[in-house]
This record gives sequence, structure tokens and C-alpha cells, in this order.
Amino acid sequence: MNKITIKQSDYIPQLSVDCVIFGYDEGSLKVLVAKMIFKGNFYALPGGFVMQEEDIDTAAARILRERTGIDQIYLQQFYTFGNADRNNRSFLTKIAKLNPSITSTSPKDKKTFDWLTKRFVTVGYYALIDISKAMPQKSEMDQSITWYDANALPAMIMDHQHIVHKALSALRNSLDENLLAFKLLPEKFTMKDVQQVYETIYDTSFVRTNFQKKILELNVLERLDKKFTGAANKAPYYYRLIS
Amino acid sequence: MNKITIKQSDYIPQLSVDCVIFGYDEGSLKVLVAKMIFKGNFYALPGGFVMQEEDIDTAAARILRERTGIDQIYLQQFYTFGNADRNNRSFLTKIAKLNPSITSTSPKDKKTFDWLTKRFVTVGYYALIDISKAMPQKSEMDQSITWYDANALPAMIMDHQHIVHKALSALRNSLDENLLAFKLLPEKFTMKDVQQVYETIYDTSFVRTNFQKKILELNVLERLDKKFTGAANKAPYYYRLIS
DNA sequence: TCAAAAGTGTTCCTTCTACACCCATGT
DNA sequence: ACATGGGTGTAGAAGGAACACTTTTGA
Repeated sequence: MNKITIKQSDYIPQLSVDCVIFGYDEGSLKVLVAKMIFKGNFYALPGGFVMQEEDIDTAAARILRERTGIDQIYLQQFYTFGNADRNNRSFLTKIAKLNPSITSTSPKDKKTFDWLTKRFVTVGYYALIDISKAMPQKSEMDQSITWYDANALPAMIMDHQHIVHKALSALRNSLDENLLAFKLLPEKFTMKDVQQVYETIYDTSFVRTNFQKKILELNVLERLDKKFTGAANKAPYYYRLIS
Repeated sequence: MNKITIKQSDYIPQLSVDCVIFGYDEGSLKVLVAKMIFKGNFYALPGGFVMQEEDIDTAAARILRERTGIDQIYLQQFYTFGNADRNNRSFLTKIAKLNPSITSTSPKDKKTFDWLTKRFVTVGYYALIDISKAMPQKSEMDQSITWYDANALPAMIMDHQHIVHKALSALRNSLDENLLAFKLLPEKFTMKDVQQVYETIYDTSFVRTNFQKKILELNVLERLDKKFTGAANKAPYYYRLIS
């Protein structure tokens, strides 16, 4: 089992980045959550530290690339969490108790533990990705990394639950700007897909015909061929964002 | 002339807070900007560092209290600036050259200089205050602290200009939430005052009669006595926010 | 009585909402 | 043919913009 080691001098102390990675699949909004390798069922948002020579935006993009395998992800900083009591101490102490194998008294490990248990300020980013393009990848501290329904997240460490809520409300506030909903969809999609994304994010329902009109009046969609599913009803058109 | 000294261990390293303090006066939007004591015309937003045991929100509130004398200010975090090249080095080097009296080679000063010239991540807050209640107060590093028209700011250090722009756009985005415009006004105000605040912030004009209707339909104002100015025209009513 | 600014009401137009209607698809 | 779901058109309601009209104030 891996030990936790951080080359302290390479990173900005007491600063981290956490990412709320949203995806959309089959009528529900998903968030990517990692389960850590340590015994005790610790769940956490993908996150990391910021290197001394690295923009915080770049750090977030790096973390995303590492965890999803995708470059060029839509990424938006939404809030910075910096309460004085925001630290890893209780969580790392629990880990140390449950996982004696990684606990040692070597000066180096002590130093790492001290570095990690300080109070941390974290910059929150949310990402919107086409879930079909993502290949979730574990970091060396993860046992697994999985999509969870945004309404049924596992209990996570620290204030990660709160971070997700804040991300979701930021997403709602700017869904119409920059055509954010489409970033959750694959290149070709039906109008129903778009409507479901909206309905899921806002947790409400829209009148089908009016919704269609509203979206088409944005004049950003190109109508493609029809989608034949084999079902006994009119085939919907595929649409695509025009660049 | 004061030297710059920082008790390093008390603060989170490489993290700062900067405040864009908005006020409204006589038809224009103002921002509080400090001129630093050093020779060379250095202007800066009120800012400071975050103590180890202090929430970042609390740090921002403390800085505001110190600079405006007001407690209970409306304060909103809006963005965190963290590019890798964001540091005080060029600015402090200039100061050191222009102000040889504060430059020394003592180990302590060297340490402070090193601490200050590292790359810094800063959390931006904007504040909205009733300008008539504020008593701008210099910090020990300020020569003066003054209200500047938001459209005519002096050249400021680092990326402070950019921070103000971002604050203004965040303010625009949420002006209607939480009745923000009224936080810039004194307790009693006329409808024209409200309109001018809106027009100034959005840099546009509204039709008087429709604007009045829109605001009154919010049902958050109580009509008070009239304001007699001595002018040869109908006296406008004073209004007040109902709690 | 007049000019200036505040307050009210009305008309017109655009946008939103609900829903009726038609179209395509496979059984 | 018909059940199912997709696409279009339209009438009515609601909301916003433009502007005419009235009221108040001091000279």
C-alpha cells in the first residue's frame, strides 16, 4: 500500500484545488467521485495541489486530464473555500488509525503529515464533460473512481458535499451562458436529450413544444439526419452545435 | 518611513485577500483605492493576508473594518486570481530602488522580502457600502486612501485593475439578487437615486417611468415623507427598504 | 402662470404558455 | 389502422417599452 508523500517545496502550501466533474447519462446528472485506497471507505472529489510554477487554472486542468483522460475540458472556477477549520486532520488521523501499515515515525513521514494536516484553502472548479468520452482513471491514492448520481453521492471527506452543492448552484446560474448544457452532450444529440439535461440540472420539467422552440431560436443548432431507434414512432432529428 | 514587516508564521503563505470596495456618490460609482507611502506613486486595492486561525471571509471583513471603519458590510467573494506569474517582485523591487531608506541587508528584512516576493494567490471580494457612512482610514503602509471614480482609476500595482473589472462584472451579474443596489444607498433615498445607481452600474439608461414601476413592484420599499430641495418642481418621495 | 421634475395611466408590441393539430414510425 | 412520440402553428395571457397626461413645487 502506498504511503502519502508530497514534495513539499514544489507546491504552494495550504492551497488545493478540487474539481466537481459533471457528466450526463441516461436522464441523470453524474459527478465523478474517487474512493481512496485506505481502509475505511473514504470518498473524495478529484483534487490536488498547485505547483509553484503553475497557474491555478492549469493545475485544475492537469488534475482533470489525469482523472478523465480528456484534454480541453470546459472548466470553470466557481468558489474558494477557506474556513479556518478546513483541514484534513480528523480524516488523516482516522486513516492512520485504520491503516497502521502506512503510519511510521520517520521524520520524513512526520513532515508530510504536518504539511497535509495544516488548514487548507481550496479553489473549487466545475467541469462539464461528455461522459462517453471520459475514461475515469485512478490516481495512486484511489481504489476506484466512479460516476455517482448527483442526488445520491456517497458521504465524502471534509466539506466536499458542500463543494458539490455550491458547484451545482453555480452551474445553474450560468447554464444559459456559453451554451453549457451542450458541453454535457455528445456531438450528436436529440432535442429530448437537451431537454433532459436542462430538466435534470434545474430539477424541474418544461413543456416539450415550448422548450424545443426556445432552444431552436438560439440559432446555434444544425439539424442532421434522423435517429432511427426501431421504436414505433416518429424518429427524432439529431442536432449538432454549429461552431 | 516604515519598513515592511510581516510575522510570517501567523499568516498563510502565498495567499492574500483583495477588496474592491464600491460606493456611490453623486451619480458615479466609486472604488476605494490606497496610495502607498513609498515614493513612486504606487496605488493598490485594500488588501491583506489571512491569519492561520482566520476564515478568509473574516479576513476580508477585518480588512474592510480597518479601512472603512464600518462593521457589518455587505461582502461577496467573487473570484480567485492565481496565475503563476502573479507576484510582487517587480513592484517591490521598484520600491526598493526608489526608497533606499527602507532597504536593508539584515537577515530579517531579507526574509520578509523573500516572503513577500513569492508568487501569491489572491481571493477577491467586493463590498458595497453607503459611502456617507465610511471613514476611509489609511493603513500603516498608505499615504492616503481615496474614492476614485470606477471609470477613472489610477494605474494600480499588479493585476488590481483586472480585479476591479472582474468585480464589476460580478456585481452586474447579481445586482438584482439580494437587492444589492440599495446597499450602496443611505437609509432614505429617492427613486432617482436608485435609478442612477442602476444606470451607473450597468452604464446605460432606463426610461424613468418604467423604471419606477419595476422597482415599486418589487414590494420592498416603504414610501416616506417628501424631499424638499427648494427646487421649483414637484418634490420626490423618500423611500426606505422595508426590513 | 410657467418651467421643471415627479408620479400615474394607457396603448402597443413582444414574449411566454398552453394546447390543438399534424407527421412519421414500426407493429 | 393505430399507438407512440416528434414537430409546427396559434390563441390568450403576461410582461415590457413608449409615451401622453396629471400633479407638485418655487419663482
